[in-house]
Amino acid sequence: MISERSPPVGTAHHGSDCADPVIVWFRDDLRLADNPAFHAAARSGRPLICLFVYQTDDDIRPLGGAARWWLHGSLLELDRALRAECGELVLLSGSGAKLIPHLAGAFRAHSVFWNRRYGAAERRIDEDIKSKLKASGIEAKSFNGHLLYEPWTVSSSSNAPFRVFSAFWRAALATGEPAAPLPALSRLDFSSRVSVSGLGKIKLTDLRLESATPDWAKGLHTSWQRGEAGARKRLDEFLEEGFSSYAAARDRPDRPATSRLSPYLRFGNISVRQVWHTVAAHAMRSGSAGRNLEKFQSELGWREFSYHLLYHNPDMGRRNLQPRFDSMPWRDDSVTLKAWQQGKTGYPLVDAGMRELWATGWMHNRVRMVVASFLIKDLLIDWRKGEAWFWDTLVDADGANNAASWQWVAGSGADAAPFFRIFNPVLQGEKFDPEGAYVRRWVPELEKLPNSLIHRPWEAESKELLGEDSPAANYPERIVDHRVARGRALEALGNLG
DNA sequence: TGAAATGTTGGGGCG
DNA sequence: ACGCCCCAACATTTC
Repeated sequence: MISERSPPVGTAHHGSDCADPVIVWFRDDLRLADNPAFHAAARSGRPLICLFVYQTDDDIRPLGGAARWWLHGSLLELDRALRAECGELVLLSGSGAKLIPHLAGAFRAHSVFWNRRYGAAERRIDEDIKSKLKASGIEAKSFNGHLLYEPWTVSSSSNAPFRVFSAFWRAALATGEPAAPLPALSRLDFSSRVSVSGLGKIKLTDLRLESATPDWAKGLHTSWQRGEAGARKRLDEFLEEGFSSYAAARDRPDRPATSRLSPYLRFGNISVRQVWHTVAAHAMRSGSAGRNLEKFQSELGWREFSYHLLYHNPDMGRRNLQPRFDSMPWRDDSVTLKAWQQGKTGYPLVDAGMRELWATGWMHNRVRMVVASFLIKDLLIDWRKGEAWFWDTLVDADGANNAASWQWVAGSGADAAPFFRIFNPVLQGEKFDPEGAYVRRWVPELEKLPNSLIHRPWEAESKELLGEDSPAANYPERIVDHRVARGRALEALGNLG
């Protein structure tokens, strides 16, 4: 894992235990390659202690079910990778603000290293820990392991944070090419002080991260290989089958053109710098640079932009970036909300997307925009309700991208779609899933409908539904008429002033 | 990183 | 030959 050439040497170096260890506190960076905190610790010459705390600090938003499932696999794989090098991952649960300083003392650590987070609560906690550690004479260092460009390194000429993507991305790129991934480590030295007892160490299964998702764990398992090795594999597959048509086909949910790397990036199973440079090198080799590369890089740019926005708007997940949306007359309608969540709206593309989400913990980007537009504009339901559902069901949900994307669709965000841009789920289906393959995969009761009706089943004659016993007869009626709903949304939005 | 409504143009049928 | 209408195709404006 670390180096295929050098044999594991961890146990051989326990003699160095006279030296105080460096703690590597893993968080959203569950990998060993190109991990700046881990790398610096390994290079420090001191023995390592690798630590993960399942954080239950009050003001940290609890992970959703799908994310907990992903975390479980990522921790399992990280521990395996460390054990292959004769180390291990020390696991605890509780308040990071209390546990980290306590453990650093108990292990008589020389230093604690970690990679930075950008959410408001996380930053506050990390700063608090850093000052506590320093006060007790323990070195505390943080690194950038999550972004190409950290939020404070990109600003406009007037020194203000950006609110428009294209300007942000131009300025970010102008600061220079993203740093290259770190070189592989050749020898690791682990501290034996991890065997100290009475510190509240737990087993992974004690966290019950997977059992929280009994209903959909099976579908998740068949869709994903979690962890660092799975990330490399997914990236290789993308380069093999998706990248060469990326610019043209990335909007097609019926094609394997997208990278599907989002959950790996969310949990740091792979670093964005590794992705950036691996894809760029592949593009150069295959001579297919140009549009595909630029488009893919700009999608990574949207991820950067989301973190930029979150950093400068800490309450972005709860509060409209444009305050005029505060007076939006959202409908409090649990019936249509539930129909949306369950993929029973009567609009095939919307239902296919919501069912893909439930089955796999992931949804194609184009379809995310369509289902979000449908919830916000056709159903006139608060985007926060959609954000919360995605938070619980997406394996890639994070506080930056999820909130920024929902506000983008709602029109309440930065550089957002104008409020009158309302997706027509039928036209979107006919444009981006023209043969209906995506709909047929996730809404099998419509399987037999001809292409001409697959996105508008209500226009089918009874013979095309193949009688009342046919599965298509059980497909739900539309819960709203898009034409009417569109008018309602435009009126509500027009009254915002 | 829309969709719908409205406007314009031009060819063809027809009286 | 001419005006008139229809309508598709495309362009522009509006939501």
